[in-house]
Amino acid sequence: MSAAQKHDIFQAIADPTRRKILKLLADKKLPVTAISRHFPMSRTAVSKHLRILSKSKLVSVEKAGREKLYKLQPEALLELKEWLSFFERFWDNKISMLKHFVENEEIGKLNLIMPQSNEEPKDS
Amino acid sequence: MSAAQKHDIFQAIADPTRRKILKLLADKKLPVTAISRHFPMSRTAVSKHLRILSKSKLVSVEKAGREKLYKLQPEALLELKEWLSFFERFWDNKISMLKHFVENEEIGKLNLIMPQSNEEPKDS
DNA sequence: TCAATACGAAACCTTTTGGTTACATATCAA
DNA sequence: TTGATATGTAACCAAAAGGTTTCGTATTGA
Repeated sequence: MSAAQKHDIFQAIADPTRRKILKLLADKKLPVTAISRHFPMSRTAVSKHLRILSKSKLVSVEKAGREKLYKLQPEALLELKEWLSFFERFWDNKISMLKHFVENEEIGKLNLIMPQSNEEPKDS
Repeated sequence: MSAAQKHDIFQAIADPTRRKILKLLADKKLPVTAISRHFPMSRTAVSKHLRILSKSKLVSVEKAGREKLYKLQPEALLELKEWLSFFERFWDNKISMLKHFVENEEIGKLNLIMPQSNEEPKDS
């Protein structure tokens, strides 16, 4: 990974352990030790995964005495949602395709055939 | 990566080169050589990326003479969309949260307060 | 006060990843 | 037929990823 793309959300969710951690944190805030009980690896390893999730803003930390509570920050997943939305027009339907072009001001790329149009469409 | 999770879509889209390839293929089918012109790496390297995308069903191949046309298979992204939908209820609104619980038959987990209810809600 | 608990950092190791070059094969086109 | 084009495979390599153990430091609470 290059320096520019460190803390990349796509890279962060690539690991199955990290995805499972995110699901665990969906229910409630948890300290590292509690999280690591769900995995066949050391607490230190889980701690490293949490650091990666923190860097990509997928979780936040909150100190509570000697514990550190990790909390899901689902807003970070919006980047993923937006990336996905680019491709949605390819599997959804014409409405969502139109939505895509409107939202991205790419109407010009559409070969629109309006009822009142006098233009000859190139292609049907 | 373990054998069980080879060809994982999350791993496939983790690499920025592969994500860019997917965007390129959104417009049209392309042969390897044409794709590799967009990247500062060898054709062979791009070919390897395409093999990974193929394994996770994100692209398909179609032989055309001596060329091999790579084509986007956006349906494979549905797995990602579904994974994301699990978290949507955390950032959207109450409607989408309700939608989530209904779709997953988890109504019982909700602390519903209906107008006609005689039950004392635990928490407001 | 002081042992137990919670945690992160450092050093280290092995496997995977992402790239390279060299080579073999298939198809095209003159 | 034969040189040019399109591609994949193999062998190789450096760096990154994901794990371990060891150690230091805060905080708790008896």
